[in-house]
Amino acid sequence: MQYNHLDIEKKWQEFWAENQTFKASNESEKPKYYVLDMFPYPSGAGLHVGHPLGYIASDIYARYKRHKGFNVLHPQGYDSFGLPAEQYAIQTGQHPAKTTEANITTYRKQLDKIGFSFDWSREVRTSNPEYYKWTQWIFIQLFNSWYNKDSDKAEDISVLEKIFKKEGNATVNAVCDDEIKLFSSDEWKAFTKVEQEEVLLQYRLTFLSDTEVNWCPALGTVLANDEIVNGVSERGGHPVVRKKMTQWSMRISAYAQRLLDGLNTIDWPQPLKDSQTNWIGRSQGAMVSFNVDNGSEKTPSDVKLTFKELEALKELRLNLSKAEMTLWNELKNKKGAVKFRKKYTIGTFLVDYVCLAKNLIVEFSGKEDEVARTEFFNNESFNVVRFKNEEVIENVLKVVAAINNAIQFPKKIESTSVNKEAVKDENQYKIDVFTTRPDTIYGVSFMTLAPEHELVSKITTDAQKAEVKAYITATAKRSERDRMADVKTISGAFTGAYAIHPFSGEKIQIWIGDYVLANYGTGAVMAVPCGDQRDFDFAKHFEIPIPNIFEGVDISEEAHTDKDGTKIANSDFLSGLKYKKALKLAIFEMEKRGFGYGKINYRLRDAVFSRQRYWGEPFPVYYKDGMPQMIDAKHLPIVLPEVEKYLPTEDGKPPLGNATEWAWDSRGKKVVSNDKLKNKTVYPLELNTMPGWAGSSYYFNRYMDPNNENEIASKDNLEYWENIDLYIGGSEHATGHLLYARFWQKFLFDKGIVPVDEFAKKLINQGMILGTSAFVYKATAFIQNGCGCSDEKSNDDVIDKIPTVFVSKNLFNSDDEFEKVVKNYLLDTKFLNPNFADLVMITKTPLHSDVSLVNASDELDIDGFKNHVLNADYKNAEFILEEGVYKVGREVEKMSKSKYNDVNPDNIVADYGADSLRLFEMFLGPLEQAKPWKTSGISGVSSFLKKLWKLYFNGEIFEVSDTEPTKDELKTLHKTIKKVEEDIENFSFNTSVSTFMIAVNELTALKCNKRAILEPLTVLVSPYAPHIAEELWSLLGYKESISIVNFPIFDAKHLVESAKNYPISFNGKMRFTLELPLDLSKEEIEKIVMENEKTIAQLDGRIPKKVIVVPGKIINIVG
RNA sequence: GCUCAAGUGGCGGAAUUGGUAGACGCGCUGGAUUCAAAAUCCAGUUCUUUCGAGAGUGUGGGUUCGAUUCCCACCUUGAGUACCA
Repeated sequence: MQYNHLDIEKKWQEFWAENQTFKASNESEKPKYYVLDMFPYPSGAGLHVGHPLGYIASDIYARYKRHKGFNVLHPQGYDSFGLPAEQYAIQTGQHPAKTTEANITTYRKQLDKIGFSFDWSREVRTSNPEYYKWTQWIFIQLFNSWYNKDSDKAEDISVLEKIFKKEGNATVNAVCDDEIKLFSSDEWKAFTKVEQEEVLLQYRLTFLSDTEVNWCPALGTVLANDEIVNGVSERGGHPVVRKKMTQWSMRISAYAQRLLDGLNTIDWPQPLKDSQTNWIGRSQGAMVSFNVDNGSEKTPSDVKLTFKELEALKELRLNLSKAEMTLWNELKNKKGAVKFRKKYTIGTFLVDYVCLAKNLIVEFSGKEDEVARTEFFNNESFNVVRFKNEEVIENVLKVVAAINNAIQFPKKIESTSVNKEAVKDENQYKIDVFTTRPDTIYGVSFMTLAPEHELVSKITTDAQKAEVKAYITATAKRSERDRMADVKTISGAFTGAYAIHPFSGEKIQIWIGDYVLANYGTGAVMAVPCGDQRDFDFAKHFEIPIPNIFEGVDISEEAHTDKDGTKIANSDFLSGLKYKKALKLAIFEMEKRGFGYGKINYRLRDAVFSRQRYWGEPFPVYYKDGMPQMIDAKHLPIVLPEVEKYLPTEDGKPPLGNATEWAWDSRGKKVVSNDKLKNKTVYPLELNTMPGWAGSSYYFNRYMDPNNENEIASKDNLEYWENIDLYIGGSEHATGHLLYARFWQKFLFDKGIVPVDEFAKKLINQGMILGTSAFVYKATAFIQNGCGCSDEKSNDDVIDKIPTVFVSKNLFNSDDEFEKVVKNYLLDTKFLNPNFADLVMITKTPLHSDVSLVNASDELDIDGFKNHVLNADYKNAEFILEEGVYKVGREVEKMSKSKYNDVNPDNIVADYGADSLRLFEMFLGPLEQAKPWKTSGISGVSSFLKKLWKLYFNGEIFEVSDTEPTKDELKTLHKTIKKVEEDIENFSFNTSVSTFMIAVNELTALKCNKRAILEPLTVLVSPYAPHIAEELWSLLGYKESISIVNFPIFDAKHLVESAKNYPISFNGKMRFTLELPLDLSKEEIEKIVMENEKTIAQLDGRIPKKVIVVPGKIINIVG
């Protein structure tokens, strides 16, 4: 019987659908295994053969795990909100829901044809209200949470409110907006409701903020960076401006460190982890304050300790008394502005604890020089509180409360001498900088501010005003893109102002320059030209001094950026130290003297969560007195309203501004018509929608219980399925989806909603499938200029007679040869009159040909080409052939419609079958690698399936024998079991396809049709080629699906050999082989080999220096 | 620039606790079958060669009895990322 893929595949796809073969149960005795593909967006273009690659791999793994006795969850769904559907809606007026639905239908049909073992009963779509109800719900949870740095997790906002009520915000250690005002509990209570909400919004994990966006007035939308080309919109070429817009943001920065740490616990590809690490961008350094020179004399503080004294201090810090320890345990967790340090020197005094930011010293009483201490500390503007040992031991909490109080309500210090700080007047400005190299602080010779820095206008001297202003205007004109792209041009302006070097007290120039970015760090840098190339270039350009602070390093040509192995010089107390020690000591000194502190900075910025689009999740938010209010979760989902047009409104509001039914009735608890907005209890709803990543940041959890109406998923299901065991998808999601999803997972974990804080244990990036484009070479004829011909018309005639000509690829190696070939052809065929031959010039134009017109030998189907819809112009073209055929050129490019190298899986499935497609996609090469597609290669796997089929048949009759298998047959089988199992575990699917081919070739040669061999073989093949396996399985007499039959068990005894075909090498080069029994000793082997005539011939009389015998492996004769 | 990955026949690729380089497939060559073609089957297919053999895994070194595999330097390609202080 012939193997008929069409009938077989249809039959089993229907069988699986009817029997719900792959429906996963939430309860099972079996261990669980969760395999997931990254959420597909159902685009209108449908699938090309590159798309299913990852799905096939994950499907093989899922099917394998079922054979291995796991309860497998392998769902699929659609990330169905998105821009393309909205774009299409704007162009055609069709509702995006409709086109999305149609796209999904096509998509599903295509997927079904490939025979995936998806549990479709769990399908989710992000654009379904039943689904986005939970997206909205998570948003509300984020709104109702803040990040407590002390407990290092998200907590409910009510906890924060309680703290505010009790003690104000001074002691709160939270991730929040910059520059939060301090308030006491009384002040909090005195705030109006709106004021309180404003404050809380600064702490919430999702919050409103003014964000700079690329606004395109003509399109009425915000554009992503890559939608802008040369300062204008990619579509339409309209101007784009930077504009501040109030938008929802997510405080992902709160999770920066945990997102970084979590990477160590998951098995993801290193490049992906690297790019996340890079994106989070942790840098360790110091915040340093530079005072701007205001003319008053100021001497640098000269109190410092030697390195030796510091080491001694370190020792002291480790040996605390019991009371000291008790109090330290309470104080050490305070971070940020209320961070305490223990055993610290202030002047020449050693204090027990100090909070530098709040100028508070905490000491144990009973020190001999208490009066002198107090006086000195007060002079240095420190408050001092003292406690007795017993107080701490008896009730440490009471002591801590007193300390908190002292922080919040500092006593006014009555100084006994002139307070240095008193000279501070309103002209005293400070410039804060973040640096990763505090060790190089003595190399600072100038400072650079971003042109947008707020201090620029305040400190610029009158003399420099004009220049600075001109520079700022010039930079403002340059787009951020321009500024980033142009690295070569060095530009800047001197402000005329000077800063005071905090250590040396020297005056240093303050410049502005657009190489400093306003929105990174503090928008200012301390420039160390000898240690940073950009600072170096800047200093060279503007002739600013470049002090060298590196021992024995030449910096005349370029900056010295290495840190390891270099000693610091010319740096006062840092001189002679290496990077690490200098860094620590510099930070230590800064903290002691109070103008700097060690800090960890992250590049990761909070994520903007608003989109001015229609086709996205609406926010469950309305506005009362301008403040956002969450709609109670029990009224969700808030369903996307209908609109007439999908464009922004005329006054620039997002598309939802077009909705007429888009107001919240706070009494009726429902969405009502905008007409009712006059009513006191009806409020406007949010007009923005959520971004694409909202719905895809938790869908993997929803699959665990997709139809639950009361919870995101039940606790039981979440605990049973836990997280994804294997996640497969493209590397383009490295920093978008995969970072945001990890953030949400950690948040949901903090809130106790999900049981684990990483959502995917193992992740694999499948490589792209590239297209193998086919090129035909068109000849274009034209008349040479300046030929001196009088009659132009006759020249036109000459050209008109010449048809379009295509030249086969191997007929030319150069453009000159090409021209010659074409001319000769035209002369031979009389298309060209020899008299005009010299007038005509020929040029070559390579054109993409549809790859479906080319066969495996690169030969073009000429008739097919002429009649192809795209080639109407070439109906009468001539083809210059080589050996009777037209050969095309080949090149590997990205697969796309525009290059005519895209291949639709539907055609492959129709011609060769889904099993062939699956095998071939795996056979192409390693899963993770990019590889070109060439349809011709599929005949190899296709004939493999035919050969496999034939093993079970004798002519037209299905015939399987029950006789005992031979040794060789068992050896083939078990070799195959071993290799296939190893390959699947290692995700090396390409090699197992080869293994199957070898097995079938061997069994065919052995004429094996034994049930004992073929049955296990069927199971082995089943994950890869499930349709043919099911068919053969049923022919073997089984009624149940093959999908949960146990995987064959490997037995090593069938692979034991008694002899080995030894390779005999001379100086490492294999010259011949020799079959020898495996039970020989080294000496016996050596003897036999040395006596062999081939060995003697090889040696040609030489005496070997050494003979290496590795039994069972190799023999190497040296000499 | 930086980070990462990868360089093996005409092509996709295989082989690494260091032990026969080129498995398997495509393509190609020859043969069988056929009126012919498709399909199928058989044999061959890294290069050079004086047919003895020799060379060979991006290039140049090194370690080793032995290197595609380990180390160093360089070249090329691809991916990501960037005035990140």
